[in-house]
Amino acid sequence: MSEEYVQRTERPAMQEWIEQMAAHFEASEGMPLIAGRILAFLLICDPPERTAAELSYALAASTGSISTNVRLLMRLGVISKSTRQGREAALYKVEEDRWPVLVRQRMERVTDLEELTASGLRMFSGQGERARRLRTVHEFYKWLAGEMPELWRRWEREGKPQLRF
Amino acid sequence: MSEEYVQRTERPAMQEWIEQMAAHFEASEGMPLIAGRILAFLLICDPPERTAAELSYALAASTGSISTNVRLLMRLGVISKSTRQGREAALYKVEEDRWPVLVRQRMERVTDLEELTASGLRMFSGQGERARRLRTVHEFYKWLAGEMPELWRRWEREGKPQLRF
DNA sequence: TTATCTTTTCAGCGGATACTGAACTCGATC
DNA sequence: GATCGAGTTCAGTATCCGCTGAAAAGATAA
Repeated sequence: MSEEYVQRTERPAMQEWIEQMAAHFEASEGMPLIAGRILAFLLICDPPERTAAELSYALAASTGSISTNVRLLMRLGVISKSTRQGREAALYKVEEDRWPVLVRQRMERVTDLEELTASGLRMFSGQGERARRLRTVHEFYKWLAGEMPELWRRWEREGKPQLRF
Repeated sequence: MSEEYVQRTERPAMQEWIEQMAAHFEASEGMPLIAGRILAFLLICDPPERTAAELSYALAASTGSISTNVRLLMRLGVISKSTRQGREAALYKVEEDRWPVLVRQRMERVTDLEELTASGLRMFSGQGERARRLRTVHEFYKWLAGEMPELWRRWEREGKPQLRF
């Protein structure tokens, strides 16, 4: 734990950017602030691989928090750990290619409602006003859920940057 | 506050369905449980319009909670209030047609990250490893944000159930 | 084994927030 | 004006959860 650890987060602008990223993930994914900070930091730090102790120092977070949140992010698949022989600490780095998968999963959680509305229709409906409201909502989710596979196919085919030479 | 209020939520199956809906909105939108319950109940209750007192009774929630959450849902535009002359209480009903708008807004909040990653690229990058990771993520969000308008146009044109005669 | 460094676990603290219940405001009727 | 019901506000409570710090566990080298 010495000077070579790089100043806390280099420049204030970088700190601020990291805080904004973390705030976004907290608000929009319910992710703990520290997890968001780790993610943001690993996206832009140089060199790209960092030990838990370095993260702890750079982000001013306890070792316990780093441990917890690093495992959360690994479970999501968005960072990875590489171990080294000897006493050396493991290195973490961001797996930026996994990002689309995460967003995809997040979006598909929304369309989970398709099932619930379907079961509701089975239970309460038949026809009539009662079913009408529920069916309106259900048909939207059904449509949206149907669009998802194509959307992600397009990402694979067209969106995803191809290898360029 | 008498018997004609309809039993708390008619049948246990209905209660359970409402709880599942509420749980979904809590987990996936961060919505208070009571707000989710109101929304679910108004989707399937018969008759479709209810007073605050009726909601309070049917969902076993305090008048204060109903007041707070009904206003939250109105702000989102997903329920509406109709007032009546005299001492009669206002009636609330679900605006099921607004549902797609809500989901859309939710999804577009995700693509807000496009701006943040763009500003990050401007600050830290140029070229090099550092920028590479960030650019990968940025390009995904850029692509996704670009897909959204078409997606919702398709909903308007093809998905949305047309008037049928 | 002992020593050293890394990582996880966990009790406890602090902050945030959903919910209640009661007081209060507002409107309408008499 | 006085009264009554509907609706809002708010202080207080309970609960949840992120975070810390310290202790325990794990891993490697001497």
